[in-house]
Amino acid sequence: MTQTASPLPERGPTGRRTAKGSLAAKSAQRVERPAPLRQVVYDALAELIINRTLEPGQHLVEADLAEYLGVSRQPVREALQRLQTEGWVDLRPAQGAFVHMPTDEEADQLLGVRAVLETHSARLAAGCASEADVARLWELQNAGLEALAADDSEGLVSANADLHAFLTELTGNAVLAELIGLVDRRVRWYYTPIARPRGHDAWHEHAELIEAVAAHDVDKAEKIMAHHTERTRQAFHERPEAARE
Amino acid sequence: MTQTASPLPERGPTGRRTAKGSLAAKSAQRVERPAPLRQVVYDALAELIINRTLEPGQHLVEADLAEYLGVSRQPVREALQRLQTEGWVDLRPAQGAFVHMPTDEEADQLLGVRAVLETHSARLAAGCASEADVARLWELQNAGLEALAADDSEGLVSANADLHAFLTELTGNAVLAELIGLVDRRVRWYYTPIARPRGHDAWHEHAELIEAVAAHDVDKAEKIMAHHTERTRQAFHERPEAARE
DNA sequence: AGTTGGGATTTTGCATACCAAAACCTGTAT
DNA sequence: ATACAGGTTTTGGTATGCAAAATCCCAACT
Repeated sequence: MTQTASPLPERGPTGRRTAKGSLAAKSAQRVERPAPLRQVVYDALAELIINRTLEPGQHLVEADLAEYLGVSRQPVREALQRLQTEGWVDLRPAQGAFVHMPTDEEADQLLGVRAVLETHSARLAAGCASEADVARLWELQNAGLEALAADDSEGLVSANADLHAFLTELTGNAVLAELIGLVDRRVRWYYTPIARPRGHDAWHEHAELIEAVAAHDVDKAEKIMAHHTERTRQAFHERPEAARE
Repeated sequence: MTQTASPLPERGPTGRRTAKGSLAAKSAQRVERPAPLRQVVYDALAELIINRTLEPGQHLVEADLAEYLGVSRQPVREALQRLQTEGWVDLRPAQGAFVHMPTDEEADQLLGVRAVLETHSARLAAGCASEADVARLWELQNAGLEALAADDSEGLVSANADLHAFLTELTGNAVLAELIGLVDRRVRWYYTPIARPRGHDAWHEHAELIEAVAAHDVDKAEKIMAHHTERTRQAFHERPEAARE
């Protein structure tokens, strides 16, 4: 494992490596790119898993997925790799991919981590939110209330996700935002089936939170979010008899 | 994107899917498995990146890596995919993989997230550490002190990692442990070049932390870890003129 | 009945070959 | 210098082949 001296093949004089070429670091990709196929496959599979078309525990056969999606095995494999690192499927060596089976214990652990990250996120956001940001938060809050009034379960979940996501962006901490995004998506997968019971309370807590953010009261924002996520966790444990399926 | 009815190809009568087959859920893999090649490649590349054989910004050509490692392009591609999701390389569409270039801002964000996660980890660990666990912590602590006395920089870093890793295992929260593992590894990558200055202080703080854990004083453990990680963060900002390279 | 054992069949994991499109490099003409 | 044109490299994806491993099925045996 300990590699010896021999460096990478230095290739001919027309080599293209320019390790220290100073590139315009800030300008990212502006032009529209036609989305790599593996990304499309990843999105498709994630969607199929989240909406339970692919059931937990199901064996995902590469060839079948490839045929179903009309692509070759390679992009499917790459998508499965990524789905594994993000916890959606389990890749058992020499056996292939299986849709991850959420356990109660794991759900609780995810909710615990989520609580910590979101709580910190709320504190940071409260510390640096502009007036425009607060206005946007109220917009998202209203969208959620409308979904609540219309009993639009799916809209409620996505409105909730949007609000939390925007809050994490406010922190200006991209690493934190990415991590929360990962954890939240999985929490939603576990939690969606029982999201209905909690609703009024949750959105009332959101309102309090936004007020604290608007007032730049970091301690209060942190405390409210801690309560908010902790109650969500309790709601998960006190859920009705929907333990199975 | 909204898929229609047509399910996965149901395949012939010899199909193998048994979604609800009751399997002995608890027994995991016991036998030794010969490590998938993509995993070996992943480890090799991660090591090459961490020890700076592959410099930040360097263009990683699949064919070169494949030749260098003596494998085909396929496992290399899969390894690169995973390296991307974990932040070691950037995969620019149609251009390939480049070793990620750490920025000061990103390092700070990582240290911030790490502080939050480790702090929570310390609290949980203090709440549920057995006497045997505490004894093991002291072992690891002593290993670190020896490395410190011997001025063994590499040993110091790995001893530090071992101690923190064991603490996260104690929490019993696998999700938290995994996340901390990810973040810590990257922090170490950024931080290693300047790890020396801080040393005595850090290991003194470790001792205090272990005492708090042994006494099951969760608040104290949390507080100490918060200080510990925050000081590490400051040490990063107040680092000497090693800002470049 | 219940278990054991031996193929037959699938599926993965990896290698190889091939190709279009995109990006890059370079040299030349402006 | 700038812009253009052409050649080269590299990616991203397809197709194919194949050994090893895992699974399944069915028949023989306690």
